[in-house]
Amino acid sequence: MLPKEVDVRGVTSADVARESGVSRTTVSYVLNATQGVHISAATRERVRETAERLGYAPSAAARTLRTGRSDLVLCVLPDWPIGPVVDSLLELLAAELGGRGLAVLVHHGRGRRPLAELWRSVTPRAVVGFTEFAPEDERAMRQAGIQVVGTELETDPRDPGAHAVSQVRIGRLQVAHLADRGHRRIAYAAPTDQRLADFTTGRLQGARLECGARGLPEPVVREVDLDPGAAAVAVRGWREVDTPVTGVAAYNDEVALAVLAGLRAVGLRVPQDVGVIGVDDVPAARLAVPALTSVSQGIEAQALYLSAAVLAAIDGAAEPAPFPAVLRVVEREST
Amino acid sequence: MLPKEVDVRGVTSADVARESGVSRTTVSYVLNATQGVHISAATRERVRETAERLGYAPSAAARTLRTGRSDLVLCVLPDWPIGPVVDSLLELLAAELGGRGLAVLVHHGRGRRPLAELWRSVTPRAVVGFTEFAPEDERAMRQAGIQVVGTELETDPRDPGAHAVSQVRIGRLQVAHLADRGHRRIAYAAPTDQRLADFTTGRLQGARLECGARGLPEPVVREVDLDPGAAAVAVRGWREVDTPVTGVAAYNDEVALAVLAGLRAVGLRVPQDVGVIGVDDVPAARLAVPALTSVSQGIEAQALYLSAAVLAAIDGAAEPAPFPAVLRVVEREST
DNA sequence: CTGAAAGCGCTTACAG
DNA sequence: CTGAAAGCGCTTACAG
Repeated sequence: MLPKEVDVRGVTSADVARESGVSRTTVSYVLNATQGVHISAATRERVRETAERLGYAPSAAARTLRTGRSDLVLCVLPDWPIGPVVDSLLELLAAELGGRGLAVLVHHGRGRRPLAELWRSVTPRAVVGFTEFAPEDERAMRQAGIQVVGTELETDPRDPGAHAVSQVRIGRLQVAHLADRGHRRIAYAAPTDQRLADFTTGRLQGARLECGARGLPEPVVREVDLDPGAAAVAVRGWREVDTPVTGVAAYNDEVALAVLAGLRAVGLRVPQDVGVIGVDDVPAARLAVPALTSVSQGIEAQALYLSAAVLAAIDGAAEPAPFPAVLRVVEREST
Repeated sequence: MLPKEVDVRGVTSADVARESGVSRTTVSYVLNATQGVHISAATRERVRETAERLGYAPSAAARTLRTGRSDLVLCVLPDWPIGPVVDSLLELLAAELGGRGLAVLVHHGRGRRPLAELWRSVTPRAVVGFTEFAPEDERAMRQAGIQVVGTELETDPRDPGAHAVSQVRIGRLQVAHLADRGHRRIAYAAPTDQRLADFTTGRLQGARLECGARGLPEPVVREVDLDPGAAAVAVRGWREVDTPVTGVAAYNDEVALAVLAGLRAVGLRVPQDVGVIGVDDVPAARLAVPALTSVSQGIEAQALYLSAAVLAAIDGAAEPAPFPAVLRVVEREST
């Protein structure tokens, strides 16, 4: 009946029970600190000691099969390139939830396989979606008792700025900063990487909103490849018009670096001729020529908020209140 | 006997069996395409169709419990900051293994919890270690039937250059490039981030080896913070000596960017006064002032090699032969 | 306060 | 060619 292959399974709760002279029931009660059951301190101690000595670790598979729930939190990422911001977010999230006994599993590259297959085969306790799920996927997961949590990284066009971190607010903040420095004709430097479309949409919308709120003309949008030559073309497009652009809001610091390279190639001075602001405040921003002004995303607060949301969902508690704004303009020499 | 909580479990193989008028055995045989068992084409078709129609997805927990094996591949990362290189590696690995029905689970931030607890509770099919495991951990995993695969990212001081990608070779390549351009006094710019110590050790050793092989003095090592001021201090240290440094091998492109900023602050020209070479060939390298020469890691080949190694380990096949060298110097203006 | 027993969903040796 | 049955390791309602 047993599989033929040699697979040495580990120590089981039966081993612990036998060794400490109690039943598996008692072992389970003690090790899970089950409420409403009183076990004598001596037994409790003996079981704990035995489990420790034997190096007992419960089988997640058996526990999951039995309870219908695991201690896995599945983070579903689209095929975004993971920059330092998302990386930090995941690392902090894993640390926070790890402290509560939850293991974070990151699934990278959504869309390749059907989502249903993924969560059905992992049986996670909660699923964290970094972009919106299809309504039928979300319904199916909830029906299966899986908590579904959004990262609030997605765009909400109807309610910009409502989330702790909204892409829309990032775009607004960039334009506000440029406008405060007197720029009236503003450009938006979008990334060419289509995988970033979700972010771009929100940030660009924010830039548009802020321009509108301040009575400025619509931002002039151009995709800027991460290459000095390509960036120079974009820069010329922005400048060789009746009212030349003087302020550029870039999708992120990488794109902003490309814009700086393009401006240099064209012979324009920063910030005298054109001001540039990025997003993310990566280390390279501080090292750029000139040092790049950027929007810092305060990712620690986001990670905290997200883990609180996951824990609340699991405990059946109400969603935590969004944290106060964490976005911040780090001003350097480029604006 | 059932858990009280409402948890709607999904469709089981019993449902499929009942619905298609066969036993669970047959369902299992058909859906797993079990070898050595012949099922009539009609039955086979009927079972498949029913499973599809019902949206059946097998319970990973039950299968794992039964077979003692899962379809999970656990990647254990130390608490490295994930740069674009490791990110690409993981993404490509997940894509490759996903095609074989294996799900890649990334555990970020090793060392926080005991490793044994992690793999015992996940029951992975294979564990990919991005740094060497403690011998007792590795032995325990192997004994439990888990395949253990190394990423070859680690340093092997006894056999530098043996791996498809060795950190040692990266360092050698950097120094070789600088020496080929006439630099005799070479510096190594190490990162301040201690989480990168594993890589730094190997790369620095490679730099030392190559200096030795070419009869050059030992490289002068300094940690360089990602800040223009801090970098300027390092640069002065390299220059204000009897035989000033003229070539700098930087740990990676970020550090190289800092070195460039430091050189600029001190008023030295690149590459006329000092040549600089980085590692990773990130987009920012091409955008730097001057454009940065860098070592490209050819990460696709590494990912391919790694996934082949994982599959070979699982299939009990021999480890694949290491791929030919994938490191490549991308020469730009900084050398 | 503690134990015997059921059952989560699957795979597979064995019997027909 | 197909099915009945055992058992992976756990949790928990129930009986003592």
